[in-house]
Amino acid sequence: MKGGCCQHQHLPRAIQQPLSELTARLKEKSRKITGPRQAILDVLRRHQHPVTNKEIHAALASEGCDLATIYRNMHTLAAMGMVQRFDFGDGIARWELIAEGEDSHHHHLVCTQCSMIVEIEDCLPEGFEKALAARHGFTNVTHKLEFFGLCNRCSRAASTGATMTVP
Amino acid sequence: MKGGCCQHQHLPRAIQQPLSELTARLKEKSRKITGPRQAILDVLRRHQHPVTNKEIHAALASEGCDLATIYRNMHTLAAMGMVQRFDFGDGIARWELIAEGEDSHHHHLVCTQCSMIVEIEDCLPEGFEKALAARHGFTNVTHKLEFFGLCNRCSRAASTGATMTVP
DNA sequence: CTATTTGCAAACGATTTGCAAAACA
DNA sequence: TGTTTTGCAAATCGTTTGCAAATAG
Repeated sequence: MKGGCCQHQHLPRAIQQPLSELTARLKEKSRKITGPRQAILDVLRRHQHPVTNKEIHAALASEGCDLATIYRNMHTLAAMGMVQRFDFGDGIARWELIAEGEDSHHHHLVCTQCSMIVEIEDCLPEGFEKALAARHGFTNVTHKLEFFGLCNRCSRAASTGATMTVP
Repeated sequence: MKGGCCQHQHLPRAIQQPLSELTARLKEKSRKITGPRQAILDVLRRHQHPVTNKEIHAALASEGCDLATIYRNMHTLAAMGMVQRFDFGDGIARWELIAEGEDSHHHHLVCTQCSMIVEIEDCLPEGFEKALAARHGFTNVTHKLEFFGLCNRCSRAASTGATMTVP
């Protein structure tokens, strides 16, 4: 269980890389530094939680670009290893910037009521995947792990029956 | 790590409940026993791995019913706690029958090449969720966990460069 | 100048929904 | 018979794609 020791609440995994460093990574892979590309990276840079393509699109006010351009760029960035995709089971892709070199592996705790997201450092015990791989003859085993529950505010609201929407 | 001790390869978590027992559960909740409903349950009963709506639809040969009917019934059955939904990150819902009363909690190991699926009994360490919930002030915490990798056959094919599709 | 990238519009695939007819209880 | 469920068709929603014009290097 990596990093499971400390008590960091809502650890702001804010990847505060300067935009210049991000565009430099594009150059390295001989990818063009375009307006939409920079704008997208800038939006990601300012979000410490996974964002959807639509959210990125909405966040691009003046620098606005086509939704298709965002979809295409997220693919490109993912292939370059600059962003990571997360799935919360609602069929909508969510993205987070990956810090250069850093071990970006982590998970989330999502409130099923208000969609509040907490970044989680804890993970499976050391060697878990290797043992699983060995036991079933698999190689290159990875995993997707996300937690769901009711956040403090929402569970309180639910118990007091405050703003319940129950029929 | 529950059940992580034994060496059951491909444990056939075949939920061999008689169809009559399944329809009985429908009755209990005062839901009508219709043709499509029985056919769907029968298909699920014979599959020990999660199946998609389309697969269920295809498996319904003569008893065939509309795809919309399957979607609606899966919702109903999920609400009744008779089936569980799994997401492998490809935006397609997959379903498995839940045995009456039994602790049906489990995960999967999916081959990213040939889509072969292995049911996994192993899970997070005891108390993991509770600790996480407590640490972040959440309640009712659950999780989604799926593993991905290359199965024996596919990883061997990959290393020998047999039927590679790499450009 | 040339390969890459973008905008636009149309295509796609999974899923949902409105509605009248059909079927269970 | 009255309510639930179904089939059919159309609508939605996230995502992908073809193509010609715009653009970075």
